[in-house]
Amino acid sequence: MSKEIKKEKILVTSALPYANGPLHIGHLAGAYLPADIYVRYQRLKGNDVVYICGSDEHGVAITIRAEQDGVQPKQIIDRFHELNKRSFECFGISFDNYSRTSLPIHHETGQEFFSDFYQKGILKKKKEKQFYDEAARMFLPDRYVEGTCPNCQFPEARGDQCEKCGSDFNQTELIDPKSKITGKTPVLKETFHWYFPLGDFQEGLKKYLDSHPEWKQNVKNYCYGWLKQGLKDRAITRDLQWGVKVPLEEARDKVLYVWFEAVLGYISSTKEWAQKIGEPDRWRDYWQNENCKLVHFIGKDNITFHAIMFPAILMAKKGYTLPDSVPANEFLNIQGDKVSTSRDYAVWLEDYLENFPPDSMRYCLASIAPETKDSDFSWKDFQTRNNSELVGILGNFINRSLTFIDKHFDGRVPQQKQHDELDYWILKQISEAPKKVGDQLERFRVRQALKAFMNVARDANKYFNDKEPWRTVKEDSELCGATLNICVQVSKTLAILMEPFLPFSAEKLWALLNQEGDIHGQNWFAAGKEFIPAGHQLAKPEILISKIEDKVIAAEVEKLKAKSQTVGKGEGKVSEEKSSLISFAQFKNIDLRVARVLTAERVENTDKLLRLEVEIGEEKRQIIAGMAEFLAPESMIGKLVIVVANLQPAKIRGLESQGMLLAAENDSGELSLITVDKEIGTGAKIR
RNA sequence: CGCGGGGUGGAGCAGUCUGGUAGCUCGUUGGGCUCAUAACCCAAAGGUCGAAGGUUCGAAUCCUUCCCCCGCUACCA
Repeated sequence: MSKEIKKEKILVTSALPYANGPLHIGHLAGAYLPADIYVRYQRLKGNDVVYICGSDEHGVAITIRAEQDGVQPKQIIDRFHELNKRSFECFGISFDNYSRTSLPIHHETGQEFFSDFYQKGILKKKKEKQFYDEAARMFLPDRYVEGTCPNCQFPEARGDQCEKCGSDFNQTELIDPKSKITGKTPVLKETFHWYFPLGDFQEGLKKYLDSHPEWKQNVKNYCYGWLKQGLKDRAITRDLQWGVKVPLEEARDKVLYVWFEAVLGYISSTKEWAQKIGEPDRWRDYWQNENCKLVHFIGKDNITFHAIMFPAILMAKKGYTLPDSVPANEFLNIQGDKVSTSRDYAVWLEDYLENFPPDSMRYCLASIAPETKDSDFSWKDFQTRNNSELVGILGNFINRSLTFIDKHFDGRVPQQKQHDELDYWILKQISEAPKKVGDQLERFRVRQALKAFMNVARDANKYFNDKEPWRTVKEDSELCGATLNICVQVSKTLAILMEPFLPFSAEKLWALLNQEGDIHGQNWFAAGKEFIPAGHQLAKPEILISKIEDKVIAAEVEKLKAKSQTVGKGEGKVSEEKSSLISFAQFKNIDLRVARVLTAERVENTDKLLRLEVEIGEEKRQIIAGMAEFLAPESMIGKLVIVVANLQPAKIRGLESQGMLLAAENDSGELSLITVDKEIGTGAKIR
């Protein structure tokens, strides 16, 4: 029944999330949501698209986490694989297969690539000395050795480079090396590894990159930067137990390095998918087919692996499709600060889902997707986007249309009649919309696409307003009916166009329109063109998307604030111990002064904040302090207190705080002001 | 130092590749409407597009120089 348009074959992947922790909205915004939107759009277009992902379950970080938790690595990966898989499902990320790299099929694939390279003589075997932690009985990756920089004597240099002076060196050059795992001094032990000669592919990669001028600027910049420096041999094996075993007798205790093996997970996940659908060779249709478009959605930290190393691996293997595009996104910050998993400063998917619907976050993240630069998520912005855009513009149009028909036309789609100018205008808008939105999506511009989509809803509201059906219903019910008929057609168009962005709301709207079949299986290009006939019975109207209350948002903001303040507390065991001692120099950096409180008052609409004016010697300053719960402002006036005088000023509730007042706090949060035991004069130094 | 990113009305951002009336959301002000989730529509105020030069009939956009901010440290995409 459908005119067979030429189907495109597309294989889409999203970066394999590392199964040593939960997922946060930054992951979603970068690699998963844009990919899912793209994939859903391609499906509606009728293209043959397969969307592949899975858990990355190897690597040292997982074994270390397992040790910390006192469990087996398997328990860690099982836990996070299940958790993350479920989070993705709840957010509507529509993978065709979500695999895991611990499966036999993946180990086989990894070994196959290694063996192939080994037999072709591509790999170079190199002997080297590496640090070995005898207590942990393992070789130490660069990141897990620390010592004094041979160049600048900085005491906390990492195994491969010093962050203080920026110099690169070999981990064996470190002075007084220590294992970050046990804290013990490691010994040097000889070992050997196989290296993949990236340099041999320099020319091929250059040509490959040159053939993709359409790639995003940030991706090209990174890659050409790498090529300019010259590609070096890179080890593809490691001395570890956890991972894909190197398939050679002489390498019993070695595994494939994750960077090499994890990207192959895309291939093994596709193989698994093919098996599941009962056509075990189907994966070749995508991976070994020149006419298949391979698209990798990733975060910017992953660019070199996907745009340099993976293509090189595929070139070496021969017979595989090279990535056609690598849309890499930048990072998402949270309320102005970088995401920090160690500090638990993030919005975790599982937490979010307890309080809010997935589509609200999908909408928000799609509209602030970090496509060209890092972007910032804030709860306030999330609320505004949900309430004034999603609800106010989109939801409201649907609602006002459907309730109007319910009230005045018994929920049946009214008759159409001769169109007037406004009718033609809005019909033109909806018929052009699929192409407008689609053109942006083809170029991976999710924010633009979303905007184009929302413009339809904006136009729809304008149409409704200008046609004034609430007036014509009394004067000319035929005309009124014609207006609402068009509103229904607009709603249907919106349902299809919103599916990639807001799949859950699309489903709901499809049901409200009482349409047959699955919204996810509709035809993109029918949107705005195939209409619901007059007389069709609609379902009872319901609110499509709900508003989000201030209270809920305030609670989330508080949660984050608490976390950003507990730097070093909680999880960061390792770093905490080390940072518990400060040097005298560090102490001297803090300028503590005696000050007199001149005025003190509560800051309006806050529970804890006091606004104080203090005198420090000649100077007067405003300080905002969070002590109102335990200290009455009037009791403080005239007192001598201790302030940190050289603290960076900060805005708190719009008021600048030029310092910090010291107070003692016990476990229950009770406060007591610190003061001096005699009149010593304000501005006096504390030392 | 080097590499990368950024500097656009009160806030947050788009537009820069492919020069041609500076746009969006929020906020502010005024008006309209009352079907709708106090939602919707219209209008106004508000910008030397970091600075200076250059190319051009024409530059936010291309070129040069300079200034400022951020990242390149963290088991974070």
